[in-house]
Amino acid sequence: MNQDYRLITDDEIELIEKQTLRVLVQAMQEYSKEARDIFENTPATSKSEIIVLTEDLVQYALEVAELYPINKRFAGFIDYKRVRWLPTSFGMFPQVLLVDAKASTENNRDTLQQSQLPMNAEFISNGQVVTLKAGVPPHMTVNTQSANELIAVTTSAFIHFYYSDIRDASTPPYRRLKAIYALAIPHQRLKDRYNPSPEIGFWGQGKHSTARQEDPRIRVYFTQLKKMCAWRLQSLYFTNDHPYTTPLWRDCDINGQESQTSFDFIGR
Amino acid sequence: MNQDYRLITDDEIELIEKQTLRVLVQAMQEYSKEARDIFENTPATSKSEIIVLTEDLVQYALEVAELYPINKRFAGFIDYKRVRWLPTSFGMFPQVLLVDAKASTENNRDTLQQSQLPMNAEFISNGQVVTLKAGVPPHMTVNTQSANELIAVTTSAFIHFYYSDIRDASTPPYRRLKAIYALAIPHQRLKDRYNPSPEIGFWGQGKHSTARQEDPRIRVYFTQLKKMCAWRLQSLYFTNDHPYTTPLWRDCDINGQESQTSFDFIGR
DNA sequence: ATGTGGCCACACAGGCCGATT
DNA sequence: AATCGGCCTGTGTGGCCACAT
Repeated sequence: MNQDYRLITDDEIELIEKQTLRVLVQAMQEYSKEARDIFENTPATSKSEIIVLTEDLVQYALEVAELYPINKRFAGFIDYKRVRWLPTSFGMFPQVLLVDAKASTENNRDTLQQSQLPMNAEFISNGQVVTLKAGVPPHMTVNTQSANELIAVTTSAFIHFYYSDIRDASTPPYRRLKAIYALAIPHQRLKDRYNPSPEIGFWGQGKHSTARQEDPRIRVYFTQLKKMCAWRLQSLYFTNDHPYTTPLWRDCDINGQESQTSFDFIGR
Repeated sequence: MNQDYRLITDDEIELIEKQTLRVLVQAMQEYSKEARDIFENTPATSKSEIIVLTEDLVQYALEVAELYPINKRFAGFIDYKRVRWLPTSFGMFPQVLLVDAKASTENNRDTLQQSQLPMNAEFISNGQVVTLKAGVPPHMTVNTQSANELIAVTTSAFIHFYYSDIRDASTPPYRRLKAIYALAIPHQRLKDRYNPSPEIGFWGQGKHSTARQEDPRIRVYFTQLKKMCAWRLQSLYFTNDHPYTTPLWRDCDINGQESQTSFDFIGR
C-alpha cells in the first residue's frame, strides 16, 4: 500500500479529494441545524463578527469528523487545518487538510488570497491573459522514526456560507443562512486537467483593486467548477420546512453527466 | 456536591479560577517548546499574521488539556472557548472557559475590548474617574434533561506572547519569543475584592483613541494584578539554555507573601 | 528610566455598484 | 437579467511615541 501521493495516478488524486470532500459535506450536513441556529441568532456588532461566526462553525462542524491525526502542527491564516492519515483503497496517505470559511451574500463565486491558491492559475480577463502563482504548497514533509520523511499531500477546500441580512432586526434572527456550499479545489498536479490554458478553467479576476495596488486575489466560479467536475461543488440548501439542509451529494458519471443523490445523516 | 456557582463562597470562586489557571499554565509549559519553534520560525508577511500565530498556538496548547466537555457551543470573537465540567473538591461546576491570545512587544499590560471585560471596572485616569461596564456575562445557561437549567460560570484568562522582531531577518528566526504570561481575571462577583473603588484595582486607561471616537477599551496592569493576588499573573520565561520555558508557578500565602515554586512537566 | 495615555497604521474580507454581455 | 470587474469600507489588533512621574 502506497504512502506517497507522488507515486499515484492523477485519477487517484481525484479520488483522494472526492473522498475528503464527501466527509466535509457529511460533517456540514450533520451540523447544519446548529450552524444555522448560531449563525442566524448570534448578535453581531460588525461585519467582522459574521466572519468569525463562520470560522467557528466550520471548526465545530469538522472537528468531530476528523481522521487519525498525525502529530504535526503549523500556524497561519488558514481557518481549519489538520495533518492526518487518510486511508483509501489504494494506499494510506499523510494529508494536510486546508479548509477556509467564507461568508458571502453572493452564491456564485469565492475570492481567494494568493496564499489560498493551490495551483498556478491562468485565465482571461478583459481580453488579457492573467496569471497568479500558487501560494499553497503541494505537500508538507513530516519527520519519521526512520531516515525517510513522510510527504503529506495538501487538499484545499472552502466552506461558503451564503446568507442575507435581515434589515433592522433588533431581535433574532438577525440574518438568514440560505445555503452552505463546499468546494474542493484541485491539487496543482491536476492543473493539466483543470486549467491547461488560459481559455479553459474556472478561475476569474480577483477582487483586489489594481488602482490601489492591493495584493492580487483570484476568484473561483461555481458554475465553471461544476461544469468541469460536478462533485467538486456541493450545495446544501436550507428550506423552510426542515431544520437541517437537504442532504444531497452531487456526482457525475464517466460521461460527465451530473446527478444528485440523497444521503442519510444522523444530525447533532 | 454543588453544581451552582451562585451558591458557593467568594473564596471558592477564587479556587475555581486558580485551579483553572494552573491547568492553563501546565498546558502552555508543556507546549512551550513547539510554541516557540512555530512562533519564531513561521514567516509572516504582516503584523496580522503574528496575531493569528498566537491564536493557533493557544489552541494547540490548550486543546489537549481539556476537561469533560459539555455539549454546548457558541461563536464569536473569543479565541479559545469551551463549555465543560470543572470538578473541584467542593463541587462539580459547569464552566465556560474564555481565553484570549495576545501578541505584544510590551510585557507590562494587556488591552481588553469591552466584550472581553468580565467585571464592571472603575479606575482613575488623568485624575478623572473612568468606568467601563462588563461585556462578558457572569455565566451561561445550558439546557438539561430535567426542567432545570445548568448555570455555567464564566472564567476569563489571557495568554500573552511577549516577543520582539528580529530586524531584517530574511531567514528564520524572524522574531524572538521572550516569555509567555498567563492571566486570570476575576469573576465579576469578586469585584468588591479587586475593585471596590476607583482608587483600588488593576485597571487602567484603554488603548482606544477618544479623539477618533473609537470604542472604549481598557487595560490590565500586570504588576497591580500581581500585587492584589500573586497567582493571577503567571510568567513563563524562555532562556538561552533550554528549549522549554522555566516551569515556575507563582503563588501567595495567607499573608499575601509571594513565592515561586518549580513544577514538573513532561513536554511535547 | 518607567509608567500611562492614546494616535494611528494596516491588512483582512467582503459589500456593493457600475459596466458589459 | 445575469455575469464579471474592481473600488472602497469597516474594524480588529497592537506598534509606537509623547508626556508625566
